[in-house]
Amino acid sequence: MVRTPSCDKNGIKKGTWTPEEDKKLADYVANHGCWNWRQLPKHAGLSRCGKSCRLRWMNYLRPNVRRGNFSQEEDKLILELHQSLGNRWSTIARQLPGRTDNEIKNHWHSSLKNRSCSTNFKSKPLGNNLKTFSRKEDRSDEDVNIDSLLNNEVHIILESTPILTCPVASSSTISSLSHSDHSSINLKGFGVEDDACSRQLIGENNIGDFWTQPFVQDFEGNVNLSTDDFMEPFLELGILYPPCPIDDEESFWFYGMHMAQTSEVLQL
DNA sequence: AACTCTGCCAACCGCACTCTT
DNA sequence: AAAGAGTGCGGTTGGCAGAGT
Repeated sequence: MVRTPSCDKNGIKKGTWTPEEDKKLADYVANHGCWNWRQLPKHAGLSRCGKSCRLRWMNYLRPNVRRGNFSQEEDKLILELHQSLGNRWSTIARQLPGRTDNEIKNHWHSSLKNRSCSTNFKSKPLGNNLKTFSRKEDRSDEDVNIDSLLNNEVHIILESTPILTCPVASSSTISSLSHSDHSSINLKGFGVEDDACSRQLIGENNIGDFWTQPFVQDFEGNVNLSTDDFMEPFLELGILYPPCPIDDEESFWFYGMHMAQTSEVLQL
């Protein structure tokens, strides 16, 4: 399962990540963000290549990465998406919150592939708006087609599945970070996919079901609206992005992330 | 108990794409 | 427009763990 640590001729370490390395990486990203993967290991005091650091972060250390068994719902979704999209693991992974492309790919090869071939599983026809993608195709075009797929054929029910709280398996490095570490996280450099970082910032106790919890469970104890309560009047008007009720910059950022997530859930 | 086989999964590798200069 | 750097993605590998013999 793990590779024996080794170094190449340049002294770059390969193989299994140790808990110490995990902590260094997690601490560094928490404090400085991932502004440049190639430079990061040098500044973080790691004898790893940037690529390795990125992979480790994305697949393992990143907050909100779900680990453990795939649910039947997830299996079904993967099978359906794979039948439509092929081996586009990163695209498939975007439809399974908390799952990484690597994990889905491994799961496919280890168990779903056989099931796909040997069972009578068959997805419904997907309509004419779907096409076989190639890597070169325009992303926005792709997104439109995936939206069509999800809206028309696949009923994502993953919102109901529990979101594990930052289950860093081997070293609990993230969860061991102090509150001050969290509060000093520099968000610069995090992409949309790293919105999980924001969840962690909001507070460990609230993360578990952040997506299904009331919106803004109190940044400062002032706002406590449920998603339904808050969104309903806007949804009636067809507005998915109502104005932010809080006007400080940080809250606005969280708000943006939450709205993006909320609208995603609502549209599925 | 010892050995072999197999499944699983973390991590590596190389290519393609995007962005910057 | 071209070149180089940085990043993303998918295929593949290495090796541990557990099951089977």
